[in-house]
Amino acid sequence: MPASFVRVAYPIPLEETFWYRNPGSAHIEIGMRVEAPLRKRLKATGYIVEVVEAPSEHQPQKPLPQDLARLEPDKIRDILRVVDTEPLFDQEMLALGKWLASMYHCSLGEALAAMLPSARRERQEVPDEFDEVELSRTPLVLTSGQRAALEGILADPQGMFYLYGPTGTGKTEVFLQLAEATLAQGRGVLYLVPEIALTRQVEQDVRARFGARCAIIHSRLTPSHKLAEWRRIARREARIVVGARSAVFAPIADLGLIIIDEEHDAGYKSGTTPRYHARQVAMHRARLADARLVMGSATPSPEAWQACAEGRMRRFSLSDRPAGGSFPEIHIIDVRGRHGLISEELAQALRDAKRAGRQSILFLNRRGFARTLICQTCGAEVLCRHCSVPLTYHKASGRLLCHYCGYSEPKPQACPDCGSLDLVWASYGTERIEEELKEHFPGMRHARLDTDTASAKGALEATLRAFRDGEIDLLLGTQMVAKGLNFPGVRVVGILLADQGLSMPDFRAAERVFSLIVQVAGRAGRHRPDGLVFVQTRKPESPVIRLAAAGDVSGFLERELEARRQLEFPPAARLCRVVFRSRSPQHAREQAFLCAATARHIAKEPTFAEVDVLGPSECPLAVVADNHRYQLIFRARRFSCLQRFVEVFRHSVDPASSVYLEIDVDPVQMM
DNA sequence: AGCACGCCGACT
DNA sequence: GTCGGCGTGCTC
Repeated sequence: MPASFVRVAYPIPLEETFWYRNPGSAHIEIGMRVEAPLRKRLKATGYIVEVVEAPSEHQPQKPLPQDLARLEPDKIRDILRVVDTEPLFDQEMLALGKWLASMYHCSLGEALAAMLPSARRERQEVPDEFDEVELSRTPLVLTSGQRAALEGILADPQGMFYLYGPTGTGKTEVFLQLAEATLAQGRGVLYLVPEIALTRQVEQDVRARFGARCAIIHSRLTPSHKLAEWRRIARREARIVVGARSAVFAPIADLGLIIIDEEHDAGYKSGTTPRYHARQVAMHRARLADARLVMGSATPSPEAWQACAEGRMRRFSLSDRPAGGSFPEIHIIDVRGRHGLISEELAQALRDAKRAGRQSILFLNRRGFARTLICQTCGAEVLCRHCSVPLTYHKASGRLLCHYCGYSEPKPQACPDCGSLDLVWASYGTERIEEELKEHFPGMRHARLDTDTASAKGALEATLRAFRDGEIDLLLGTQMVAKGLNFPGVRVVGILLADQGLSMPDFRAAERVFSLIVQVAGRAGRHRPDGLVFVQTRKPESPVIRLAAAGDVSGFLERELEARRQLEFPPAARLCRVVFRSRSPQHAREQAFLCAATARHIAKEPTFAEVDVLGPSECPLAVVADNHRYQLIFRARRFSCLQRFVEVFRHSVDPASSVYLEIDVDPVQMM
C-alpha cells in the first residue's frame, strides 16, 4: 500500500496550504483533522482539504497537483496523527469554506476553524432537556396577516422574504409553520437567533413543536456537546437546527429553509477573523441549496429595507397583536436640568402599575454604577491603563473595571493626575439605578439583569422565571431586557437616557439607538391594551428619538437611507475597514500610512476608479488592550469591484509582523 | 499565529 | 565579556 499525500490547511493567517505524507495505513479523508509538524513546531492541528494517492505500479497514475509535484520529496514530512474517525466536513462545506475565505479575505484554515466545532472528542450523551417541556404543541390559529405571509412565502419555492411587524405580532408562529411545511417535504431547516436570552425562548418553542427532530447550538454548550450535536445534524437525525451566528454553518443536508430572527441584530456579525455576517452567509447558502430565506424583525436593518424596496426581497407586514395587546402609549420626557434618573411621571406610573398588580421594565444601556470617575479639580477622568476608555465603577466589587479589556483596579482615593480628593461619579449605570430604586421605591420587588448579574450559572433563567411568575414587580437591565422577551404582565416600560449612544462616531449609531428604543418599548402591553412607555432623554428634539417614540419605523428608515445616500455609506455603497494594530503606536501609524499610500496607488488604476480610500486615521477607540489602532476605509458602489480591490491590496502590502492587519468586510462596528 | 534566530544595550 | 530586548523570517 503506497503512502498517500494530504493537503492540510492551518487556522493561521497564512494563505498557503501544506502537503504531508500519510505514513501508516490510517484511514484518511477530506474533512478530518490531523496533527503534523509545522516548521519548528512539533505539532500543529490542521484540516485535510485534499487527499492524493501516491503513484503505484498497478494503478494508472493521475497527474499530481502542481504544487505537490514541484516539492522536493524530502521536504514532505509525515503527519503525526489523525484526530477524527469521521470527517467534520464534506466537499460542499469545503466549498463554503473557500467562499468564506475569499469573501472575508482570510486563509482557508481560518475559515474552516470558524465553521467547525473544535472539540477533540465527542461526548456520548447529548443533554436531554426537552422532557421538561410539554411536547406536540399544536400550531396556533393565524391572523389574516400571518396567513397571507405564510401562504405567500410557501407559494414561492425559493427566494428571499422579509417578515416585518412590531413585537408581538406573531412572527415566531409564522416561522414555526414555515418550518413545519419544510420538514414535511423532507427538507432541513436552519433557525438563526441572536445570542443571549432569546435563544432560550425560541429553543423551547421549537422543542415543544418538533421534539427530537431539533438540534440546539447554544454558546454555552461544551465543545464536546457541540460536536455531538454536529454529528446528529450530519447524520440527519436532527432536521431543524436552532442556534446563534455560528449555527449558519451547521451541516444540514438538503436545506429547504433558513430563518433569521431579529435580522437587524449586530450579533450576527462576527467580531473575530473571519469577520463574517451570518445574514450574508445565509444568503449564499440559501442560493446554493435553492432554499427559502426568511428574515424578520420589528426594526429592519437599512440594508434589508433597501433590498425590499428594490424588489430583491419580498416583504410581508404583520400589524395585529394576536394575544390581545395593543401598541403602548408613548411619552417623551425631557430630563434636561432634572435631578435623579427616574422622572416624577415615570415614578408615578411605576407606582400605579405596582398598585394594579402589574409589572414594569426599566432599561438603561450601561452596566456598573457610574460610567466614569471625574476629578472636580483638574477635570481628568480615570482611564484604563491598557485602553483609551474611562473605567466604569462597579460598586458591588468596589473596583473600577474596563469594559473592553477586563482590567480592573481598586477605586482610587485621590485623582491620579493632581492628587485632589474631589472625585465625583459621572453618568449612571444599572447598579446606580438599583440604588435609587431601593431608596425611593422600598416596597417594589425588583431584580437587575445585566452581564454582571447574569454571569452566575442559572441566574439569568432564575430571574426571568421569577419575573414571569410575578415574583418581581420591576425588572431593571441593559440590552438583555430589550430583546425578544415576552412577559404578559408588563404594563410600564421606562427607557432611561434614551439618547445614549447617539453621538458615537459611528454611522450606525442612529440605527442602533432607534432599534433599541423600539424593541424595549415593544415589551409593554403585549397582552393587554394599556401599555405605557416613557422615553427619558436629554435630546427630545432629536428626530431619531421622536421617530422611535412614534414607532415610525418606515419613517426612520427612509430618513436614514436618504442620509446614507448623501454620505455614500451603506447600503448606498459597500465598505471594507482595515485596522492596523500593534503594541507600538509608531509601528501601527507608520504601517497605516504606508499601506494607505499603496492603496491610493492601486486606486489610480482605471478598473478601480470607483474605489475611495478614506484615512488613515486613529480608530475612535485608539487603544484596546495595549494595542494601538489605526484604520483605513475602502469604499465602492459595486461590491465586486471593492472585493477585487481588497484582494489586490492585500497582496501588495507586506506588513511588518509587529503590525497585525484586521480586514473587515461590511463592518458593523466602526469603533 | 508561533517559534527561533540574530543583532544592539546594561549588567554580574 | 554575556543576558535579553524585540524586529525579521519561515512554515510542506
